[in-house]
Amino acid sequence: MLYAVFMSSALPPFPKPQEPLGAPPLLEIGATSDEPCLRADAARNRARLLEAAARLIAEHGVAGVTMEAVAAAAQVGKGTVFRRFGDRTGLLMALLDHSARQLQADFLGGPPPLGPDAPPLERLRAFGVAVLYRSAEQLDLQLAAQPEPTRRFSHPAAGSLHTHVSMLLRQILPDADCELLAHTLLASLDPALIHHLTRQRGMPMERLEAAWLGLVARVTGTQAPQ
Amino acid sequence: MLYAVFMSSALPPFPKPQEPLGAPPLLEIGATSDEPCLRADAARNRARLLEAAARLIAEHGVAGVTMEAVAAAAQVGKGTVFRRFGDRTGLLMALLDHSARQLQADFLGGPPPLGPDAPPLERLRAFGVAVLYRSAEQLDLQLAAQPEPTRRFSHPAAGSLHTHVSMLLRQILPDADCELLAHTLLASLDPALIHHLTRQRGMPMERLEAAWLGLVARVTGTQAPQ
DNA sequence: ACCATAAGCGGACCTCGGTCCAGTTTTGTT
DNA sequence: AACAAAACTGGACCGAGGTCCGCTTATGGT
Repeated sequence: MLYAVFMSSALPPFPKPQEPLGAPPLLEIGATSDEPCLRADAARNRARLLEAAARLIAEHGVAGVTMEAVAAAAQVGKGTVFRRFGDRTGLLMALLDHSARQLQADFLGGPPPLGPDAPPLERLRAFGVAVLYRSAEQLDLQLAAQPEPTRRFSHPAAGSLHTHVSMLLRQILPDADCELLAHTLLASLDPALIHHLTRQRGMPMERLEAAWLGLVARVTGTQAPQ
Repeated sequence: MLYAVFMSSALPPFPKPQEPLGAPPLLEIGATSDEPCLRADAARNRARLLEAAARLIAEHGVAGVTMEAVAAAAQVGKGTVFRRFGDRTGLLMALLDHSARQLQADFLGGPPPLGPDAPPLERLRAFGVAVLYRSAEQLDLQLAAQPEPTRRFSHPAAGSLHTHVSMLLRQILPDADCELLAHTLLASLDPALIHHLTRQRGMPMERLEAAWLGLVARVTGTQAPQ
């Protein structure tokens, strides 16, 4: 099946007249309208590129997603791919955008225990579990979409998760350094770590889940559920 | 000044007859002898390569460390660099090897509070602070030496840190999932995170240090010092 | 309809990491 | 001293990401 073939997080026009890496999109969830309103042909090409990339993944795995190959499959010049997505990880991230928005919608406005109608502690627990399983599903893509270390935390999607955890923590632990604590918690949900633990060390997801609940309990000074 | 210009963590001969990524070196600290005992010319070239790489870093920053450039500066063929170090991150890691061994020696056999003569909780606190500042010093190199996500946790040096934290935790919390808890703690010392927090968000190191102590306190259910 | 202009396009080109293998050097054995 | 096997070397070669810039095309005002 295809991934996210619609618009989102548009790149600045090539002569990069914009801020280096601001956080334009992904904050209002219902934003079905493309931010800077791409030209018709550009939007069409964007969709074709994402579709082509998804097809390539399905056929040859993430490793088969070569910028050249994607361009060719979408019958588009290589330059166009880079103009639209910036670089390879940008393209891969765009592929993940759909599920990222879904998750965000769930924890910003969805039903409990993820959404705002549950108590913070419960939301935090549910959040971790959700992220865990979502990452596990798309592990290969998540791994490949990971940018170089200097940008790991700069991406809007990462920022969104951090903001959310940070906020939940602040409600539970008003006196802690929640911003940094949030980084710590999120780090234990890192796709790279999940990959290492499950695929290289053979741990079952249940253990990771239990560890998350245990971690939340320790950090918040509460009892682990059950 | 130069980094580690002596031998360590030798690579398997090119037709890779060995295990994919075992943990041969870095476990006995005093191992001044090269593991598989390189041929004389190979050892000499290895030293020249490390020296050349260090010089390039000093002159042009980590970005200037191109495999070709290193080879040229050491007056050696490019193939030789790859044979010796496997890939770019292998070379960069080798550059960090000296300080890695130093740190390991400190917490395995050095004086308190890092060494085995201090109580575990104190060792854990000191460990984090030491890693924090060591990473901060060599941030650029640490960042550049970070391998792709699928190998971040496979490297022996990372394994060594994890084993140590794991062990300390087991002494403090015999009933917890210390292995995973150790990953969580280590993740908050990740060079990439330090980079983000200090250079992109402008946080002072003192705050990171305090956050580490606070985190250890929460996780172990103890009182933060002072 | 027409036009000016900004936006988009494409593919030649560059760099760099990584591979390969024919030829050379070291080492230890007889 | 001679020799054979093993280890090492170097640079040609390849593929992929990323850049550049002259040309094309959509768009909105008149």
